[in-house]
Amino acid sequence: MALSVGEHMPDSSRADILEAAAHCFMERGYAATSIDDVARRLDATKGRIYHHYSSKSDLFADVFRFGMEMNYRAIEPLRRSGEKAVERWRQMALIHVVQMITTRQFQRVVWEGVEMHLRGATTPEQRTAFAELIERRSRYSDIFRDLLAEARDDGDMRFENLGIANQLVFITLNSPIFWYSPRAGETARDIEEIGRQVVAFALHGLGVRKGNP
Amino acid sequence: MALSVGEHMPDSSRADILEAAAHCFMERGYAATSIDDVARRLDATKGRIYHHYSSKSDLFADVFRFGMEMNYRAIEPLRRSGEKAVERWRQMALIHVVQMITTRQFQRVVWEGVEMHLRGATTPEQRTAFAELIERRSRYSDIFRDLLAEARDDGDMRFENLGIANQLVFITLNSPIFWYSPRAGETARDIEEIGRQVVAFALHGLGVRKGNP
DNA sequence: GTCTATATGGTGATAGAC
DNA sequence: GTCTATCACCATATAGAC
Repeated sequence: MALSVGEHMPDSSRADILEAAAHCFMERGYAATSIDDVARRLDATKGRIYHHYSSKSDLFADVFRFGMEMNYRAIEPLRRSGEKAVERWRQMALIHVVQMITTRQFQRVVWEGVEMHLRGATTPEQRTAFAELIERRSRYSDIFRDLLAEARDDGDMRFENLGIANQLVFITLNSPIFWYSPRAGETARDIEEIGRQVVAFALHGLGVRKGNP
Repeated sequence: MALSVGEHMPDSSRADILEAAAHCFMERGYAATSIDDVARRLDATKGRIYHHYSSKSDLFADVFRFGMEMNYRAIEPLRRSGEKAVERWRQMALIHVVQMITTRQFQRVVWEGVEMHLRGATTPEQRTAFAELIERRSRYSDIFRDLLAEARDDGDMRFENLGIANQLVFITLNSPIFWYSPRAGETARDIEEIGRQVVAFALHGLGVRKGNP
């Protein structure tokens, strides 16, 4: 998928690098991906990459950031839709799942970035550099968690521990980055249909009867 | 957790290496873990490891295998319990979740091994060496999937696509390897309580009303 | 069975031409 | 802005002492 260049987007010369890096990181993971791998995918040499990024870690962080910002932008219009919490959650969850599928390369990197942080598999410098990203990611997750709490207060959801419930549904919503694989001729409608099933499962898990209005 | 040595277990000298390797692979991932890291954790040098394993990849595969065999052994007693499919699934799922928590190091490696395979992040030699493990892992997942199908036929579960449903619940059941972190003084009862909540979420997702008999 | 070298190759990062 | 060297380092794997 090509990145369109617009507001809040990286300049076009960086966009190609981001796209190639995301793809490589998705395929091999951070540690196993070399800068030469990314350069090869660009039909270039690493001189090009090091002109724009000071280190492999810096490049990874920028892919991480870009992937996460796409998610924020995607759900933003829905945040104040005036509907009840359970319904806002449903709409945002669907958008989120579709994002996971359509921007898979980037979302894998977001996942790996969070994982590296949680496991402490980061150098002290990375820990500092990632701190802001992790914080922002955490606030993204909070948006969903707060809606769960509100929906439970409304009597529209039933679950025991809020933290565990949010972990479970968040993993569920993210899971297509692991098991989804694109098929030839697949349409946006097909992807939305997958998203609907994922969200339906999560909603039922949260004790919501009618998951598919 | 120390490995007890018994039937079908690796000899004790390998058991220490397996344990150390699992821990390192869990913390840093396969690519970022060096043989020296594992040796350091053993208060030894890599000579000791290379005496027992011919390569890093070979060591990883053995951790993978051991982790998976623990899972098979754990659910084995429940497979022919005579109960209805939905109930057998519930019991096996609970054991599985508890396994994910109590043998986290190994289960992370199983996960990463599967992931590496799916993403094609393997050398041709690894692909051959992993093939048998991946196949066995796949059959393990099939045990759960077949029970889902049976339970749906019994009218005890409701979901749309069997493949998607199984992916979603399997990810749910595995998810503690990512978000669980041990607390001081935590008992087996506490862990089972977490497992119960995870299984309850999954059962609700599968359209089962009364998830906690 | 485990240790201490050491050979060998790859990777992150830099310098300087163009 | 991108390329072609090139350096310094680290990691896998081996050889041979003990």
